[in-house]
Amino acid sequence: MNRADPPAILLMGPTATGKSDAALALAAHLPIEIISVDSAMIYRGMDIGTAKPTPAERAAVPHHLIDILDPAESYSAARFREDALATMQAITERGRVPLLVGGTLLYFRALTRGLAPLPSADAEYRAALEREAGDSGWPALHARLAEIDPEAANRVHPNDAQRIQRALEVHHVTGEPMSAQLRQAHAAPPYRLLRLALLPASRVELHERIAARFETMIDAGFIDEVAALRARPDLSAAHPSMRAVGYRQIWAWLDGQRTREEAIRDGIVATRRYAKRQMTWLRGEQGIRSFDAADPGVHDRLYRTASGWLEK
RNA sequence: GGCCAGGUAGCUCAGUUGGUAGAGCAGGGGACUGAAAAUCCCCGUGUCGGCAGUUCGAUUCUGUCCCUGGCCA
Repeated sequence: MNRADPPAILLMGPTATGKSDAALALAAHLPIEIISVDSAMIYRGMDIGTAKPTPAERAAVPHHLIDILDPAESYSAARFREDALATMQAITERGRVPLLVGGTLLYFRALTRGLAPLPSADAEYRAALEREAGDSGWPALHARLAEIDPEAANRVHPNDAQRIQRALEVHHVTGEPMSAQLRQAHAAPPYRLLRLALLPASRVELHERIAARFETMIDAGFIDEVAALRARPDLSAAHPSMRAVGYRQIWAWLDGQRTREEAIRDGIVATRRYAKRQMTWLRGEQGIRSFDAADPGVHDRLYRTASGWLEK
């Protein structure tokens, strides 16, 4: 990034801190278009459980990267990066400023730090590994990884099926160890970035907001939304979309594995843990300007920070 | 009021033949490169209800008081 690069604003934060509202407030006073940075809002038909902006809100301000996939499909951080960069360029060409808002911190990182040129997923090979793991267990595959890529094996725990699978996959497709390829140059995006974060006043307050919001979703028809998705013959609980927080727990209740009460409690617990992981990511981010989500004047503070920065 | 059963971690409980205690859940911390709202790793001191007695030593035994639940009045 250099002085001549166009501006873009990032707004990060854990779930239930009011990021979407803050983004709309900023867009009301600045020439902004919103890009969603959210691995669940990309799916059509997943509206209530993802707290997706309403049609009215989306009509008032352009929102991008929402409803771009069917829940039977899967997405990736790499596709997000491509989609986001293309969208940012289009917004910039319109003379407007991209505002990237969301809670999928891996996507933010993929965008701001770039990704190594690794191959995309190979469904067939993954299925083969899955079958093999069923017979001999993931630690056995981890042992094989240790032979072809000791560095990756060292970083990945023998129980971490997903990462063992990916490291083996990258080696299978490219013939090279993944850890060597990860050292290749990453490209930062050609934008000057303002990094904003909305953080909860306290963990207790965050937990209260999460519980209240989940109950509100239930009242708004979240269960019917999941039931409709579950009724589709081409969707299963194993699809990435259906493993999203809330959807997974309600699906388990509809399957009869949990009571309604347990499913709601599980959903709230899963949301809290999700928020905790988001907080861990955020602590590691550099150059962030943080704002207290519970501050009544937070929208105004965000606006002053953003407008001042844009004038520079 | 009487009898019985309980009062141990935020919750549900186990346990200590007397040497101050541990599971599950919840919670906390961390990792993170094409599934990421995913996946995985690590973390358990708490007046063992209060007070007193016995004892070298009591969360454990005894007494008493308080609280909760049940049954009987």
